[in-house]
Amino acid sequence: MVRRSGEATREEIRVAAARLFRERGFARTSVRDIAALAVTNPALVIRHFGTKELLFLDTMRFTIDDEPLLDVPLERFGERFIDVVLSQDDIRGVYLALVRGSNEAQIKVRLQAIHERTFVEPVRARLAGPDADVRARIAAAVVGGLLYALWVVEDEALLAADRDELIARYGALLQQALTGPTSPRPTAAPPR
Amino acid sequence: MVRRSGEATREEIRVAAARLFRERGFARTSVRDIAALAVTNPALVIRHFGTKELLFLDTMRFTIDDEPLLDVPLERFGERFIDVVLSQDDIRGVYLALVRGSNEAQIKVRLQAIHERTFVEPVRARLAGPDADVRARIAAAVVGGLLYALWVVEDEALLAADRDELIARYGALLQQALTGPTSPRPTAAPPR
DNA sequence: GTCTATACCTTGATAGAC
DNA sequence: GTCTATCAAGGTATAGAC
Repeated sequence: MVRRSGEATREEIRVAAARLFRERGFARTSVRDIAALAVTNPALVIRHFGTKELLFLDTMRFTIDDEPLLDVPLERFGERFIDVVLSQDDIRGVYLALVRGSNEAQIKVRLQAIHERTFVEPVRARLAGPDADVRARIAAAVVGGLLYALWVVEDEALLAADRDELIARYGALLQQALTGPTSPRPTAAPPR
Repeated sequence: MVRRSGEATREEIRVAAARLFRERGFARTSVRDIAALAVTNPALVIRHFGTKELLFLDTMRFTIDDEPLLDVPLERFGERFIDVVLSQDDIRGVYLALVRGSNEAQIKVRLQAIHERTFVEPVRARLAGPDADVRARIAAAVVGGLLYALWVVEDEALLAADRDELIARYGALLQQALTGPTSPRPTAAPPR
């Protein structure tokens, strides 16, 4: 077998791990599988990354391209945000692996960090007022709900739904969380 | 050690398994742990239930008490539904274990079934019109988002938030999904 | 400094004695 | 119906070859 530099081997392990973790998740991916795909052996995987969990954390990252969020007016932020989240293909595998792996303490911490940075912060940055933080967190929960329904549960009817209609409907809901009233009856006169 | 009847042993294994799976999840609970807690041995656990996964499926069930949903007027259904879901303590452990275990094919099927029966169906039963199904599924996603944020991610600010305020805010949002308009600007005149 | 061979321990599952 | 012994797979560690 060809001798590679340490860095090259490390990288091949990383690539193999990233692929398998995304496709099969943490639990169903063995260190031996990763080693085989990287054409090396399990011991080396551990030697380079310490533990399977650390390797997982090293490879399961993503950042959304939030540029499309900056130029949109606040009234259309909801729809745009849903559009952005659903458009970035690489999110799905990582998100799924993180959610399903969140039994492990460190993976849960990573999920929290990504939730905060990807879903809470971009929203809160656009809001003001005393309830900006709560609104942003509720909005993040709503966004998480869509990913949960589509990717974790795999609600077949939602997956089959027209993409634009889904974005419009769910975007409107998210918009409500951002800029809508708090009371349940927005069009009625406030009580008393 | 005292000899028990087969049925009694089965039941003790079930109780031990239910507790450990709820507390630690599927991956972090070993058949040996379950056997130890049930004061028996691993072989018997497998003999009685086939595999660890089948034992998991046997014990991880829940049904919500949907009686409080039946007498509430549709305009208040959103808030009431959130209230009910957050009030039933036994949901949390099972829901979490199912989500995190959904890497396993059969566990995912169970999660889908529970999602459908617990979150989609009660909502759809109260709606009419051509978009009743989509609305119900989107509403279920919204509800799932709250459980996800609270229990999977454990958003600390949301967990610390005033329970009634959270129910009011999130309930209003859910209500929007049920009976609100589809367009993003509910208070404005419809375009053209 | 890189890598291979090997072995250790835990875990899910099975076989066979009682 | 119950238990002991055992296996195979998987995560991890280490010794030593190159």
